[in-house]
Amino acid sequence: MTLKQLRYIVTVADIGNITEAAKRLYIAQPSLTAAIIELEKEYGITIFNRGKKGITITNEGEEFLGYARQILEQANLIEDRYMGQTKRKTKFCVSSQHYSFVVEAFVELLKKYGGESYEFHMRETQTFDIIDDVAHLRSEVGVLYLNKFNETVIRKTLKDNGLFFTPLFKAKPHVFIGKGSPLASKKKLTPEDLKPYPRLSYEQGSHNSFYFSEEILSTLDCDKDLIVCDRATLFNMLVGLNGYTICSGVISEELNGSNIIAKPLDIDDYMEIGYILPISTKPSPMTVKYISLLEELVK
Amino acid sequence: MTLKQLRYIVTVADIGNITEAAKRLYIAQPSLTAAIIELEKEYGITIFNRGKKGITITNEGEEFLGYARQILEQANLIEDRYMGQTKRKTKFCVSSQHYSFVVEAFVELLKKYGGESYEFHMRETQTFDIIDDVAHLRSEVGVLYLNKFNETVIRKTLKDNGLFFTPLFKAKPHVFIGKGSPLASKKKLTPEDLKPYPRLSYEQGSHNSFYFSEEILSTLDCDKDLIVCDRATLFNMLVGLNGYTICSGVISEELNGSNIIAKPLDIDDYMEIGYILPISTKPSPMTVKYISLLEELVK
DNA sequence: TTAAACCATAGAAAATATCTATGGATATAA
DNA sequence: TTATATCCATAGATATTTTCTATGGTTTAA
Repeated sequence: MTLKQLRYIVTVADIGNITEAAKRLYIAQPSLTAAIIELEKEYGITIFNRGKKGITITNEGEEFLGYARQILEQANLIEDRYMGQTKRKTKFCVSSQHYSFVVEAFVELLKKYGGESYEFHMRETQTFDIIDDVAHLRSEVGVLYLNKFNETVIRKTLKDNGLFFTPLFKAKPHVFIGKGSPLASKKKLTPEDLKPYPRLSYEQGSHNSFYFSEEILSTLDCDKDLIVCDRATLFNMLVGLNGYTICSGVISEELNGSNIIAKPLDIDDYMEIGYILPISTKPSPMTVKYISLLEELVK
Repeated sequence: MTLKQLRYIVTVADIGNITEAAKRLYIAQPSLTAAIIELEKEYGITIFNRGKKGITITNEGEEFLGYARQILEQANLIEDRYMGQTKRKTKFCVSSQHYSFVVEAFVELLKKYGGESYEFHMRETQTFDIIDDVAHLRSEVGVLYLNKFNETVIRKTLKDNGLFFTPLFKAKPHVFIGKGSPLASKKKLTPEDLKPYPRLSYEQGSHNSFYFSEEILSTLDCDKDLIVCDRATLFNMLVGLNGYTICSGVISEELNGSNIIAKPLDIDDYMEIGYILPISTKPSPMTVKYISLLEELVK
């Protein structure tokens, strides 16, 4: 195992294609192929499945890449310390459910500490992918919620993946609706009130368990179900179709505009929103800064 | 920078001699010399001073070695994970002031988790070296005390070295004396009582500031001063010369024998004993186990 | 069916690591 | 003082590793 090999496989994993990665690394494709095969042979594992349309990462490979990223991060500290101002980009990634305060903190972080050269990722994605991203160090930190329904399952998943959850705040469930919705005049909403309207929720891909849902009460029956991936799309539908979605009620007028309003939902449940980190890695300085921005914002 | 180079310099630093390290690494001495020079050139630093009697580590070198050890530790995780039962030895090091409970915990750790192949170091050493060892990752954890006299200085030193202190317990100062000492009959002892007897303290090498003393009240005047390095030696002198030493009063009959007794010292001071860890590194699993053993023992 | 994309293999060339031999400097012992 | 041993650096030869170019097989897309 050499640092070079580790850099190679991480680049290949990021790009998803050996030929392209070789170009990025300024070496010939067969050299890269050979280096990867050598590494795989050394540890008797298969890191990549070679498909005919690029590569895919095996499960073993994901695990190995986790180790690799960690080593490289340490090695980069030396470069940073001794190489003066190299143009190695600051890299920082967050995976999160769709919360505007997470994006807000991300924007703040970028403004304050982005500097001249960076590569920041804001991954608003599916619950399982959040866990997966953080577990494999593709993201430094993840944000998701627990409630009494999903808590056991999520906590077990986190534990299995070597992660831990730190609560940020507890929220009573709210309903997001468009300003012009017939429900907008009510002070509180009950599940009954919502019955006639389309329910919006976020796509959860293949991990389609109710436990991974971004919305509480996902088990409740509902006639009109709309599944989306994008927060803006969701908001458009809230407004255009008089739809609703159930969430934490944390809403920023700045980011969401004034067309969306939150109403308390009259039900005995809670959402505990917090962040997840790997147990075995110290959070980077950037991560620490991001978390303190999150904490500030939710106050 | 390659992992090989890092392994090389760490070995050289440990052994203190390029020729000998080359043997240990199964390479020729000029190869090792060249590898080191190459690395030094790459980052424009001098890691080792070549004396005519082996090498010494420069200040730059110490810092660099800190990074190197950290990277290698991460890299070893891969070996551990994928190489099955290699015979890489479990390595674990503690640096501490002279407390028997620290040794006890160390022994327990070894019994429980030592396994078949290990390299454990128990470094009972001078206060400054404890800080230095942990700061440069030569030791995983250090144990020392704070009191109101040394607290400011020690805390600043810790901070400068990227370390943090976690308290284990607070102890009232005690005097250790031999069972046969004329003072043995008293219930409590005052500084006046001690005046006629030889005071024993631990050598602190070149960092001879009072602040780094292992004993509180080190600034008090005393006619008969005995300075030693070894706990057994110290105990021998307590018994043989009717000497005394001031410490935390935590004493294990099992380890120290019944010839030594502790008497409370009548004075308004305290000792807060705790452990130090680097801020920027996650403690290893072995370190976590050791700390929980310490915590159990001091209960 | 053709072209393009992608990864693997083979053999040559280049770069790197290691070796043996040797020298200079200094401590150690006779 | 002188001989000897220790220790690190240098030089040139050799071995190993990495990378390159060229090419082939397979699949997807047009």
